[in-house]
Amino acid sequence: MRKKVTLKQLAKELNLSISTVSKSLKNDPEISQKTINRVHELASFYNYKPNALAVSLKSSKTNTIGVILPEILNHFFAKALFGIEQEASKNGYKIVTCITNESYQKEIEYVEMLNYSSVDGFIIALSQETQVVNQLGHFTALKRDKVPVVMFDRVSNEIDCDKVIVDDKEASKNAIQYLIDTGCKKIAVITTISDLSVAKLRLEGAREVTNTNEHISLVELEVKDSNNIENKIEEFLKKNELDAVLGLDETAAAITINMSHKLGYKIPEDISVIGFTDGLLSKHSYPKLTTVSQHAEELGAEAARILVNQLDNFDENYKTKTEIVKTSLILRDSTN
Amino acid sequence: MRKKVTLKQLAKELNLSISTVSKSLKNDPEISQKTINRVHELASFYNYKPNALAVSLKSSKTNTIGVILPEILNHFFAKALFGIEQEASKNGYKIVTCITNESYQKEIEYVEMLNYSSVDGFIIALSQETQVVNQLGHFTALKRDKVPVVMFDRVSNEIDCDKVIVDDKEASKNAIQYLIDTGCKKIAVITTISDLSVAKLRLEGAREVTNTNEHISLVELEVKDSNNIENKIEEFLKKNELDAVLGLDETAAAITINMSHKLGYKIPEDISVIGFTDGLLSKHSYPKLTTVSQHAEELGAEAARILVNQLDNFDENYKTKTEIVKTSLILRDSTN
DNA sequence: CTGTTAGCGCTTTCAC
DNA sequence: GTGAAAGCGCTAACAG
Repeated sequence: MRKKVTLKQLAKELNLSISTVSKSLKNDPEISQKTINRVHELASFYNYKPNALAVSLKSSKTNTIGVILPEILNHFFAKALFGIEQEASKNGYKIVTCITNESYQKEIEYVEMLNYSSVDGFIIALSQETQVVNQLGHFTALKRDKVPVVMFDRVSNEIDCDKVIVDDKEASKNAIQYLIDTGCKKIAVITTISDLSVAKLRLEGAREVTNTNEHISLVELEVKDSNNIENKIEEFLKKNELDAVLGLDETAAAITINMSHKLGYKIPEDISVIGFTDGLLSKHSYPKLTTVSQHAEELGAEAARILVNQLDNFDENYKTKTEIVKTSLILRDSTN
Repeated sequence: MRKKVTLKQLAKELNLSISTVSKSLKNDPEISQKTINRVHELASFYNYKPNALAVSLKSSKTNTIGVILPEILNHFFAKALFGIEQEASKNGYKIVTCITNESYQKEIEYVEMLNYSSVDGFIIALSQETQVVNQLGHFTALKRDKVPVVMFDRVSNEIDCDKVIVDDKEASKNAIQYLIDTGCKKIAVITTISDLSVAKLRLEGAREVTNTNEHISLVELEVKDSNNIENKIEEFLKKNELDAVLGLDETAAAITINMSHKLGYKIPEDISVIGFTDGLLSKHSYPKLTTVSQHAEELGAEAARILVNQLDNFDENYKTKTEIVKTSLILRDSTN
């Protein structure tokens, strides 16, 4: 790898000292205009750019944000990553992305590695395993080093940091209420991610609405064994004569639709389906599905915005906050 | 941000010189075992980790790969990114990801920025705009600096670097042949990405097969205006009495299916549909769609493997190569 | 106006 | 066995 031009070389070629060259490049007023011009000229001739590593070492600022995601094949996180990248790069930050694959151990490793790589801050969505074991010791070092952390979507109350979440409970309530309003009486919730905090909130929301209404009954299905989700859901649909299903995650919703088709139920005439998902499913399914949008992109962008703001305006006595991004029910016109 | 422990501090606390501590941590045989033990003990007490910036500055190696993607909301690239990240992290590399949003200008900026951030190498899929304007000057600096580059999927023949691609032409030929074999006579190809190299190859493949067979007719539709793709495709389907459609990209395939439903055509009884897409569509569509898998994950992983190999075994006289990952036609059982 | 010096944290050569 | 010193490329306080 050929070496890039350095201040040293420019200085030598111009018969100036390194510091004069450095100052000239910053248009320091104490340098003569003539020198400044000479320096700029040669610098742009060689297409000089300061070595980012050296600058970072000196300034302890890398302009890099560490992003730790549980998955990336899940469209929700892909969208969130997009939002993060857009907002970060707009503000002069680059992002280094690590994917834990829902593993607690990998999460620990990545947090440590990125911390020792001197990222300026973190944006994290906890892995499923981390949420299950509920061990959060790997964040204490960040706390101690005063490295800003913003958690989004998969957050923990036990960590004192900024958080960006959607109001999953409220969203779920709205979805169920919508089903009730359109005449559904026997409603099911189906989930394949019952371990996650978000799923719990969604379930709570559904129960809250149906508990207060004696004409409505709620049936619940939690599928954990990823091998025969399809069978489980098919049986469940056959056994219960449902008016509606709320899929708490994209997989649950997608399979519910496919199985309904298979069983000959027409959507939405025979059974209504609403899903927590972020666009793709509803965009490609037929008939188009009513969804609860998670606003993933906005969630990511907001997390980045908060982090960048902290990074650029460091405040010793900063008080953390939790930002709630509103969800919305997106109704699809099947005839579209 | 609190400072992390440095060699200097360890040295002071142990009454040793910095260099002795440094060597001890590396278990240098010229240091006494006793000292080595003392050093290790204190180091692990403080959870010392060498400052990655300083090490990189010294060694001109960052263990970081720059990844430049045109999109991330496209599932193909999300999968590729996943493959890249897996393979990179397995080999001790982290990745910094930039998304060009198909913009030529952004691509230039990101290539330069990452180069001056001293990434060890690049993995790139060209932006659509770059492929259209066909300007590749931003890669000459990398060439000159001898920074290894691996291109994947969206590549250019004018750049001498390693490339990982799928054999799009061959894949297209196979898909068309499959349609012919199953009895289709009037076949259409529909694309919304006709500017891309991959689309051109796919179109070529389709033409090659149909040109040599006089009983088969090929109809082509290129949609560029992203506003009314749906209408265009609907009209096209109505106007032509097709036996089959090959969607050259996910959007084309998805809309073809939806419009077929809308027009009352049954799939595959009335019309067969095959799509170039990577999983999601076929997974969630009903009936399940026959697809040409791009093996995105494998493509990304292979690109990373090649790059890491180059990085770890630097060879002045390395000769670049083009790796072709085989595509495959994935038939779906609609009754599944 | 320009240059010298010290230092960011580490590695490595060379003295002692 | 251990330590001093130079240097990676840059910035900034301080001299001149």
